[in-house]
Amino acid sequence: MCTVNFSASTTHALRATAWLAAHPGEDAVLGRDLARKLKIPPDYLSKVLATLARNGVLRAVRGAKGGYRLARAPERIKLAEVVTPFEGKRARTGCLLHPDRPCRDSGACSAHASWGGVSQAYRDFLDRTTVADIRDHP
Amino acid sequence: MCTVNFSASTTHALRATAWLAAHPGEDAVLGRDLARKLKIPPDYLSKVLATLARNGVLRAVRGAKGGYRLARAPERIKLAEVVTPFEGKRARTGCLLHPDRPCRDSGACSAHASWGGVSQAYRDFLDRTTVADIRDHP
DNA sequence: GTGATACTGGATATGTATATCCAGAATAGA
DNA sequence: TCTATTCTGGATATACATATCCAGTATCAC
Repeated sequence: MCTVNFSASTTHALRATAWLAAHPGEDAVLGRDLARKLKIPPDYLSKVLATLARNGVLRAVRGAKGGYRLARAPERIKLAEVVTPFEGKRARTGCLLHPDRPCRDSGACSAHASWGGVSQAYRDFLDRTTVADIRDHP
Repeated sequence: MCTVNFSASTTHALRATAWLAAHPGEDAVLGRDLARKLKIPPDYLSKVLATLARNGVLRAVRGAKGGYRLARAPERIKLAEVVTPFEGKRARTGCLLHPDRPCRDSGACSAHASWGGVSQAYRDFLDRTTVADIRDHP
C-alpha cells in the first residue's frame, strides 16, 4: 500500500471533521456545502460523511434545516475514531515482513525495535490527537 | 490508503531481499525457488524481482545457472532502495490534510509537529535500516 | 397532512494494485 | 552452433478504492 499517509476517503474524513470544528455554529452544515468548501466530489463525500455518522463521529439530520455536525466537542473526538472506519482491513499492525502475523519480540530481526517505534509513533499520534488539534489547518 | 504498513508488492520485495541476504552463496537463486520458499505467487514475484533488478537492488542472470542475487552486500542496501520503486506515486510526504502540498511550518495546525514526527520517523527508518538488518527475520 | 429538503443506500463506472499466463530474448553448457 | 534454461515483457483477469448517478426515506416548516 503505502508510505505514511492516508487514503483519499480517510483524508476527506479528516478534512471534513476539521472544517466542522473550525466553523462552529448552531446550524448543521449541508453535505454539498462541505463538498464545495473542501473541493471534494459531493457524491463521494456524502458516502464518507454517512460512514462517519454511522460510526458516531458525526450527527446527521435529514430534511429541511438538516445537515451534519460533530457528534461531540472536537476536543473529545480522537483522530483514531475518524480514521479507523476507513482503514479497517488495512490496519494490520503486524510485523514488517509479515503484516498478517502479530509481532513477537522473541526471535525478532535487528530492525524489529526501530520498526516497532515507527508503528507505535503512528498509533500514539492517532490516539492522542483530537479533531480540535487539526481545526486550524490552512 | 493506509496505516503504517506496506503494499503486497513492497512486502514481497522486502521478504525476497531479506531471504537472499540470509542465504548467501555463490549460486544465483531461481525466481521460482524464491517464490516457493516465501509462499508468494511465482508469476507475481517475478514482476517484483524484475523491478528490483531494474532499480539496481538485484542482479538478474538469465539462462542456465541463472537467477537472482543481491547487487551489493546487504549492509550496503538501504530499505529505501527496496521500497521506493513500489511506493513511487503514493510517496506523498506532504501535509496530513493536504498530501499533495509540501508541508509548511508557518500557519500550521497544532498537530503539525507531532504528525511531522511520525512522518520523519518513517523516513529515517527507511534511510537507516539495511537489508542486513532484516536478514534474520523469522 | 403536505411539500420541500437533505441524508441514505443501491447500482454503476473508472482506475490502480494484485495476480496469472505465455511468447520472446538472453545466457550457459555441450 | 544447438539446446535447455531462466529472466523479460505484453496481454489479460480479478479485487478493491474511488467516483457518479439516482430513487427512496426521514425530517422540518407551513
